[in-house]
Amino acid sequence: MPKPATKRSRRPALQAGAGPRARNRRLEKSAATREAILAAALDEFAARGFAAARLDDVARRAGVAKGTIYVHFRDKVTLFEELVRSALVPVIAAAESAPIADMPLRLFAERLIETFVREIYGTRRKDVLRLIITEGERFPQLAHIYYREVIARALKVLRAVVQRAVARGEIGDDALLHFPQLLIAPGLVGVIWDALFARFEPLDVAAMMRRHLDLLFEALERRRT
Amino acid sequence: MPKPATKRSRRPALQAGAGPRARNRRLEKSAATREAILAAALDEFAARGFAAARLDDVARRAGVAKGTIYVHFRDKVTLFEELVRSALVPVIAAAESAPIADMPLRLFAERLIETFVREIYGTRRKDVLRLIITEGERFPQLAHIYYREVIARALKVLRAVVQRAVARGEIGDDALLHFPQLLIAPGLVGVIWDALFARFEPLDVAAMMRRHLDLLFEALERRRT
Amino acid sequence: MPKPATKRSRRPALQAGAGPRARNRRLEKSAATREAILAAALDEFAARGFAAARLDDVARRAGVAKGTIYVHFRDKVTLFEELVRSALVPVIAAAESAPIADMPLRLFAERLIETFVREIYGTRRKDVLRLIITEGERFPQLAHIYYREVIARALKVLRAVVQRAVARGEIGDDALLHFPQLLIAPGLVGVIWDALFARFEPLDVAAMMRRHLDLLFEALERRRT
Amino acid sequence: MPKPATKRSRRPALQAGAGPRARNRRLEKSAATREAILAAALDEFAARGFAAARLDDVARRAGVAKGTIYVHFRDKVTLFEELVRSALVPVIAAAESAPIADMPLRLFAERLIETFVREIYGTRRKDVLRLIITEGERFPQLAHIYYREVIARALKVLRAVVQRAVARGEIGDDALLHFPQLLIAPGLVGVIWDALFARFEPLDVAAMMRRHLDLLFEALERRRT
DNA sequence: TATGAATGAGGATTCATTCAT
DNA sequence: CATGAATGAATCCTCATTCAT
Repeated sequence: MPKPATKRSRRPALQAGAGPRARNRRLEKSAATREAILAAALDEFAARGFAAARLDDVARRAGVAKGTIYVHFRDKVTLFEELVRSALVPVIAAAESAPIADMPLRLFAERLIETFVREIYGTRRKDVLRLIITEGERFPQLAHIYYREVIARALKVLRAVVQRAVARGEIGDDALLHFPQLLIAPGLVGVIWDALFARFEPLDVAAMMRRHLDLLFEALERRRT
Repeated sequence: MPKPATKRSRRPALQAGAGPRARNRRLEKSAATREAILAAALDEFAARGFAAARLDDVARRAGVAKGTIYVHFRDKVTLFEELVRSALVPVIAAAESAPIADMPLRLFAERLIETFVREIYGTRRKDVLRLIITEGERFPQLAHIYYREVIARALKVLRAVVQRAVARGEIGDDALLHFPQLLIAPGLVGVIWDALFARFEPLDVAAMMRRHLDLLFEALERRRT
Repeated sequence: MPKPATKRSRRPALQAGAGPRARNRRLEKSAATREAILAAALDEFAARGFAAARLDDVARRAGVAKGTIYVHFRDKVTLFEELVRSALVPVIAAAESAPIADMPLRLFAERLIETFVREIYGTRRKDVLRLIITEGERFPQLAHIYYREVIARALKVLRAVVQRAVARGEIGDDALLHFPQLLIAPGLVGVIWDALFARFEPLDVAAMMRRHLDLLFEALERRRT
Repeated sequence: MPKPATKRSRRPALQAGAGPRARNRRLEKSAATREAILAAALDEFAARGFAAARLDDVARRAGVAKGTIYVHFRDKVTLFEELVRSALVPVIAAAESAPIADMPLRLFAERLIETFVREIYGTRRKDVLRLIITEGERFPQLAHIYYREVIARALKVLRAVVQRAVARGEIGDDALLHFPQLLIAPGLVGVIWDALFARFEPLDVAAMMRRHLDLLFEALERRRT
């Protein structure tokens, strides 16, 4: 029996003659383990921050032994980076596949906010976002990836849409061209508020974002001509 | 836990040796040491985050021995809390002494932003603010204090001013009444941006805040009638 | 707090890799490590006292790394308590299985003293006894356990035997009923003497205990009528 | 003004011209401080043991500053030794001045026990005794002093009295000649019992000692002829 | 792949001791 | 003599990482 390149040998006799079906099941289980670890890691990192999170707790939460983490990830930093990266992939993919919005800016912005609320604010991706905010400074490479893959692209698309909207006379101000961040600012503030002050004073983040959008476009549209 | 840093309670009865002059000098030096430690701690905590900061480095940066930190602060957590608290004191005091702004909302808002840029964004208090954002979740008590002493008060004053402005007919919308956070949202985003993405794409935060204010009031004022 | 030393709770579901044979060997080795640590701890604690003993030395003496101690014991206190407890177990078991002595008091007492000399005074359990004497005050829980599991039981049996001896007319005095401690008092004094003064003046503790027993029963038996 | 040998100079002008009366008062106060420190040290050492006692607590309890301890005692060890030594002095003095007991052994023994109960068991010297028991092993020099100054002398006197009693025919056994420790054994056990088990089961130590003495002499006297 | 005991560098904290005032 | 801030060596304890099974 030729040794496969990956050292998946040294296995008890029980599974020695396992066919492709069995190998497949093994791969699936392995992938599931990886996912379990990532999910557990998100919980722990989000709750304690990168430095204070303990891989021991991650393992316990994932239902695996500590050593198993190292079967799937080189080290703690890699686990963290993979975690953020894996949460980014679908976002990027979605953005990629989204039609390069040939719609009025106002509609585009509304969709953007809706998507933010539904896909990020309302999911565990919110925790990932908060992790980027709180840990990004200590992980320059991560911040870079996040900037390049998400921020920069988003800003680029946004600026294009804004520019076209200006050209079309939809709006009469280029503020969003220079500061597209203004569009999402209330969303970020909402994420932070929830983490720190929600228990003292709740905040309807979605409503705030919508209200903000209303005012913003009131001004932008008024400045036409 | 408020505990004073230096446990100077239950002072022994007789104070032989060392006149009041000398005692004074000692107190001054002690206070200076305390300040040096706080300054060094801000640097280290801001650079590495609470968990990853090493008191050893704080001590070295402050030019004192490791043990000296414990003469002034019970432990790492207390040092961190005192740090934030001491940075808050002047802010609170300033707010306290500020005239309960009997000025047009627009002017008030402009002053607010100016003050934010000058007194926080342009100083080391920016680091404290970032620390609150990044570590606040792990220090609920600190978040509470910050909320109670700064956020809640600021929101209260802001809402009062907004209400009056509405009554006076300065503006025609109560968005800021429900979401006063909208006013400084760009400032917070700016602080975060600087920490994470400034090196990839600089952001003129002050300009962004002003632009945001312009648009905001454009809309608010338009809705008057 | 009883807590098992090895935190083997909530064991992950799948036990792939390593058959039961290997797992067994691992458990054995782990138990051996634990025993080595306990033995080393007894040496160090006995030699220096609890507070002054260094876990570093315990580890070195046990031939393990510092951290290994914490794999088996929560902390220094727990290590100490487990140490005493583990030394107590065989004593309690022995007492448990011993026939509720249906023999003359005199014989019973002689056996008791013999056992004390052979099983405690002549072994490392002597060190444990001394540790209880010297540290018991600082470990109230430990003192309680020791009282409940050893002292109280021993006194109870002793009193029962004495009572029966009085009823049978073997002895004519109930001193041992009120002060059964008198029986082993010389043994305790011997343990202390050895630790403090043996090098200035040796003491034949076994002989002293026997002599004491002789005198005691001389008096007790004389008072029969 | 000639500098005195002891560097008591460097004193504020206030007391510069102080006469002998003032100097006397100063000396008294100094002695009082020393006593206060010793008393506080006894409390702390007795409560926590030598190693775990903190000079900070001693100072606080004595109502002086930490540094003051070092004005009166070279270091922690010295403080401890002085403490035990100072508690020993009156005992030795008393023994010294006591008439070399020309009285019947029985009476002598009764006086001895009475004295033990009154002067040691009933006072803070009990704590000193316990400290010797618990810490003696770690302070060989102290154990030596204690042996030489107290134990050896006491045993010597005791043996002399016993020998004479045998010669006079008061008793018919030389057990106490070889094991004079038997006389005091219940007292030591009582001291230990109180520290460890009194709260679970009180023990009338004085009664136990008396009862023990009764039995002992019952046997010793019976063996006459 | 999975396990978990073992490792040991790293870091927080304590506390006896010093010393300038 | 008295003070108490400052010191830093000493120790406990944590936890990412390794590795034999």
